[in-house]
Order: sequence, then structure tokens, then C-alpha cells
Amino acid sequence: MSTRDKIITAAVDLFIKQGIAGTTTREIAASASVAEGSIYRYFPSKDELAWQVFDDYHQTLAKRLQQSVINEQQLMDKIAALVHCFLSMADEDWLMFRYYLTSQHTHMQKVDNTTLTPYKVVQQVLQELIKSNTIKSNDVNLLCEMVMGAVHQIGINKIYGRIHGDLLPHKQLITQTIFQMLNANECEK
Amino acid sequence: MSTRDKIITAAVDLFIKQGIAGTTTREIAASASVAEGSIYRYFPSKDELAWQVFDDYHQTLAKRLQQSVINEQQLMDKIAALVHCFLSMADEDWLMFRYYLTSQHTHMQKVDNTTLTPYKVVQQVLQELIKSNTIKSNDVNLLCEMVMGAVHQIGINKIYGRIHGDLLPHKQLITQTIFQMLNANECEK
Amino acid sequence: MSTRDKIITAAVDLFIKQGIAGTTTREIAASASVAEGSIYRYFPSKDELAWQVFDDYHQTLAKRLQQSVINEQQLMDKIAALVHCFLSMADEDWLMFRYYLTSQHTHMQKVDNTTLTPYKVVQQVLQELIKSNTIKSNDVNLLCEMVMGAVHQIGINKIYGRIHGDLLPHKQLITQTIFQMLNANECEK
Amino acid sequence: MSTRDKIITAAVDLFIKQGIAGTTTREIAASASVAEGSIYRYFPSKDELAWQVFDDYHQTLAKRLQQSVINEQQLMDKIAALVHCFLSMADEDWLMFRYYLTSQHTHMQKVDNTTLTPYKVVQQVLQELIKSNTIKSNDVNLLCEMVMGAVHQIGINKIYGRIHGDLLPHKQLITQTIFQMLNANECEK
DNA sequence: AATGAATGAGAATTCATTCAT
DNA sequence: CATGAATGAATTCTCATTCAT
Repeated sequence: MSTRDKIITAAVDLFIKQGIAGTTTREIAASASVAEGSIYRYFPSKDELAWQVFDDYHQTLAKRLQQSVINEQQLMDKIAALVHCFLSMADEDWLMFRYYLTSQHTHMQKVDNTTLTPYKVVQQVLQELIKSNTIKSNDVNLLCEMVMGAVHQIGINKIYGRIHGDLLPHKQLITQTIFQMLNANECEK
Repeated sequence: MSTRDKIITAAVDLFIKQGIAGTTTREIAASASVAEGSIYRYFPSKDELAWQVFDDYHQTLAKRLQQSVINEQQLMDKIAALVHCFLSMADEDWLMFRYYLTSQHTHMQKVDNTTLTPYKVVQQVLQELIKSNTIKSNDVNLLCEMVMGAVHQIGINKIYGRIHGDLLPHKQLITQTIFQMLNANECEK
Repeated sequence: MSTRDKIITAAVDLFIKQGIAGTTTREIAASASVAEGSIYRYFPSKDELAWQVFDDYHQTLAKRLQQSVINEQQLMDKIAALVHCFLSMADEDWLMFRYYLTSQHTHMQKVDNTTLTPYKVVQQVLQELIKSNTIKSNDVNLLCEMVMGAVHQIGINKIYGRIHGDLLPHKQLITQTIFQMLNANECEK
Repeated sequence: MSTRDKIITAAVDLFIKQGIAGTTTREIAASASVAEGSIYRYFPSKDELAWQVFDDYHQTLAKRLQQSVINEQQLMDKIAALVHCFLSMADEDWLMFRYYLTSQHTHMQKVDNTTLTPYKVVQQVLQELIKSNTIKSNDVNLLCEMVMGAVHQIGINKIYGRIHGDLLPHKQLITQTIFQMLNANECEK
């Protein structure tokens, strides 16, 4: 494991537990078994470390979500694919996913308008569903937010220790609930 | 406006924008037009200030939510009442509501098990709905989280500037979506 | 003696001995019998402290020099007045004068073009002398620099310990030498 | 250009601009296109590098000055020779000369008493002039300092950008001014 | 009650120096 | 010889908290 990766892993772990401002570089260094000064060989500052790691994961997540819907023809299958992708990502690297969830609020305002975000991917899929009359809604944004919120909250739930183990097993139930939220015509599916 | 209230208002405003650890007592004092030392006449420490203000609002919100469902006989009306209460609280004091939303993660682990929380109120209503066969679910927790998440996200939405103005006007749409999530038998309502 | 003045005195003393970059805030605080943090109540940074103190003295010196020549009618008396003023300032507050001499190189490039400087005052007097044909020179700048250099060096001399005690007693000799440099027509004076 | 020379050139350039304490080994290495570690193959420390380079030039300058006066019989020609030597050295390697001028203050106290310095050479010439009654002065030191100061200041002048190009063209004027300072009997020269 | 100067422990950051490759 | 990652002590600066007025 490279010095850089050791720093990232240790930092994310601490950021999750104590927040970014609440974590000291000394703690990061100790936890990574690395000299404090080494952090600054790879990142210009603690805040930049927090941001870069977030941005990296955030963009990866967005790309993976986008990729996941491309192969699906049926629109409702796209929703299922998105849910699957989200839960997979969470299970694959729960540390990073958790960091993404809890630090969104801090970092989101810094995200460039041109950057692909998970939100944009979901919004686009919903818009297609509306266009094709698969679902009906006169407020895509609100609907999109509620869907995102419902899924995010699953993660938050796990953070609070109210869900244990992997999230993927809950896929069926979550997808079903979202289908209902969308009140799709083909709800029977 | 009392010194205490000036401090609270200024602090909450800054906590929202910069996080608690990211806000200095100097900033709070300046923003409240109060001496730095005065903060310590009313609160033992900065962190305690942050916590007390959160706890206060959090409990008020829980009580108000509980109060709102008591008067409703129809179970589904209770859901509507909860949504109404939530949105009203947000519109009444958006600053405090926003602080509640964004600092939950920081404070939630400190909340006593015996304390009445918004989550518990909602969970209880859902359980009643399941018991009475109004809705069906074999995972109340998951459902409860998704419902809470969907509503919370509306607030987050407004924070990010994707919704403008009061939230109450969206009541109809939000309630409808939640009804669908619950897949209630009386969905036709 | 105010905290601010204690900091300035201690800082200047150390800056002289060790240079600005070579002096630590810890040393300044210890030498001033003040907490390290107190430095930052009065100055935004160590470098700014160094600059502000220099700028302050620098401008005072320039104003005093300018004042000193106003009362003199005879042009050559103005030269004598300038020398007198310079040496007086050095003797009055040798610490500050020494700081001015040794930190010039560091700070001079930061001085605003519109600021009155000792150099400008001397240059102006020399120009008057040339205009009135009291002295002859086709390179005021060069002459001015050489005059300034000759006087400055007296101070440097004292720093190196090659002159002891006050500088004012040497006034006669210094003025005489400068008169000669200027090769004034009334050299016989 | 050898690694050692690349380091010296880069270091001197940065020392001039930022001071010695204000220059980092990382900057020196980058500017010299050399690894940071390589500095330590040629110099035991950064400060030693700064000192050795100064000392080297300083001694060379002193020797050259001494050499320049040997061939001159006429005492006043010696003065002219010194000025010529000084200005030549400055024009030949302005970088090093500038470093010598600006870092004198830092290094001078470290110079051994037995070392030949420019000051000593000039002082000796002046003493001979006094002995031979060519000039009159009852304070050789003061006179010597003023002469050195006047010449040094020419260099400082160029550093500040008030003189452009080579210094040698100003030789005539400078020598003349110094003659006047010395108030030599053969001033008419 | 209110003030705000002073504190000093602790945080982020820098940088000369070392050393394995 | 040269490299540049790694080190960690030292440095600048911050900030919650105290306390005399």
C-alpha cells in the first residue's frame, strides 16, 4: 500500500468519525503510520486532501451510475440498475461510500457545474421516464430529490447502526419502494 | 433580543455555513455584536452551545410531530399531518430547521435512548399502519428511513438552492409521494 | 509600556540581531514577556509586524528630514540640517535606526511610489542646489546615492562596532566630507 | 556546468531575492535542476553553502583590490585603481557582487580577523595617503567608511533599479567624487 | 452583566536533512 | 554520483477559554 493510499484510508476513516475540522493531521499521520510531513508531499493541505478524496469518489460514483443505465433498454430497469449500482458501491467500499454520504454537505457547494454528479444521472433517467409517459410528474426536481433522499437514507441508516451488513440484500425492497414513489403505470412489474 | 438569543442566532447561522468545529467563538461574538466572553456566561463551552441548541429544537420538533398526529383519527391523515408539521416547522424557522438537518449527524449519537425523537414518532405511526393492515411491510425500519429520507431531502434540496421559498406549498406532492411509497390500500385518496 | 510596544521593541531587537526570517515568534514573545498569541492580536503575521514597524519609522524619518530643511534659508545649511537630523534620529533611538538601516534591503521594494522617503527628501535638496548653481553635477541620482551611502555607512560602522557612542559628535566631520563630495563653490565654509 | 556550480548559481540568485533564511533547499534544488539531496554532497548545510560562497567571493574581491593597487605608484592613482577594480568586479559577475553587497551584514561577523578584507585594503591605502600628506584626516576609520559607503551605495542603487546597465561607465564621476571627499591637495586632477 | 485583552495549548504547515535505491 | 521520498523537529498561527476591569 503506497504512502498516498495509507494517508487517504486513514484520513477518510477519521473524517467519518470526527468530521474534517475535528480531525488533526497528527491523528491522520499516526493512524496511517506515516510522518505528519508526508501528508504535504501528496496534498497541499488537510482541506484539500478532504476535497480531493471526495471529488474523486464522487465522480467515480457518477460515472459508474451512468454506465449502469446504458445497457438497460427498459426504462424501469434503469431505475433498478441505479439502485443496484448504488448499493454495490456501498458494499464494495463502505468506508469511501460513507465518507461520500456524510461529507456531501461540506463539499457539494464546491462542485463545478460541469461535473457529472449522481444527482444529474438520476435526474436524466427520471426525465426520460416522464418524456416516455412511463411515470407522471410535474416536478422532476422534487421527485428526484425524494428518490435520492430515500436511497441515501438507507446508507445513513447503516451508519447509525440500524442496518447491519451489506445493503445489496435489501435491493428488492428498495427498488419496489422507489417504483411506488414514481407511481409508474407498469407498477405491477 | 436578549444577549442569549443574539448568541444563539448568530451561532446557528455560522454553524450552518461553516460547521461547528469550523466556526470560532470570535466569529460568533462578532456576528452577535457581543463580547467573546459573554458566550461563556450562558454556555459552558462552544460545543455545549451547539449541542444545547440542537437538543432543544430536536425535542420541540419531536413533540410537535407527536402532537400533530393525536388529533387525527384516520391513519393516513396522520401521515399527512406529519408532513404538514414538518414543512410548517421548516417554514416557521428555516434557520433552526436547517441547523437541525445539517447537524443531525454530529449530534445524533449523543441523543439519549429515552428521548423522544422525530424518528420514533414516525416509526410509531408506521407501525400502527402496519398493525391495522393499512399498509404492508416486513421491514418497518427500512420503510421508516426511506420516508424520513425522502422528506429530509426536501430540506437539503432547499439548502442547496434547488428549491426556493416556502416548503408548505409542496405539501400535496410530498404527501402523495409518501402515500405511494407506503403503497397504502387507500392509495386512491 | 503597552503590550504592543513590548512586542515591537522585542521584535526589532531580535530582527536586528538575527534577521527577520531568522527570528521566531516564540523568541519575540519570550523576549517581550508576552504570550505568543498576543503578537497576533496586534499584527496579522510576523512579516507584517516587521513591515509595519519599518514603514512607520521610515516615514517618520522622511518627515523629520523634510521638516529639518524647511527652516534653513541657505542651501548648504540644508545639507547640514539633514546630516544633523539623521544623526539625531540615530542617537535618539538607536535600536529603531539600526533596524531601519539593516532591513532597508528587505522592505524597500514594498514601499509605495507615492510615499515620502528619506531618499526623495535628499534628492530634492540636491536638485535645488544644482538649480541654484551652488553645486554642479550632471547626475543627481548618482550623487544623491553616494551622499546617502556615505552617511548610512556611518551607521553600519557603528553596528559593526567600529564606532562607539553617539554619532552626533561626528557631525562636523561628516558634514565637511559631504560638502567636499558636492564640491560646492562655497567649499571654504 | 557542474552540479556544484549549478547549485551555487541557483542558490545565490535565490539568496539575493529572498534572503538566506527565506530560501528553501527545495527551491535551490528546483532552480538548479538538481535533486535536493545533491546539495548535501557538496555542502554540509544550507547555511554553510551561503557562507562558503560569500567567503570565497569576499576573499577574491579583497585580493583583486590589493593586486590592483600594487602596480600604481601615484597614491591617487591607487584610489582610481580601487574604484576601477570594484566596478569591474560588479560588472563581471553582477550576481555574485550583488550577493556580496546584500549578505555582508549577515556574514561579516563570522569573518576571521586575520582574513584580508576589502575594508582593510582601502583602509591601508588611505593610511598611506595620510602618511604621505596627500590627504589630511584625523579619523581614518570614519573616512574609510564614508568612502566604502559611497561606493557600495552605487551597487545598492543598481539593485534598486535606479541605475541600469554596467557600472564602469560611471567610473569617472565616482572617482572624482571620492577625490573630493578626500579633499586631496591634488584635487585638481 | 458585559467586556475584550491576554493566555497558552494545540493545530496546520514547513523544511533542512537523511538514506535507501 | 544522483535521486527524491520520507522524516520529524521546529515554526507560524489559531482559538477556546479565563479574568481583571
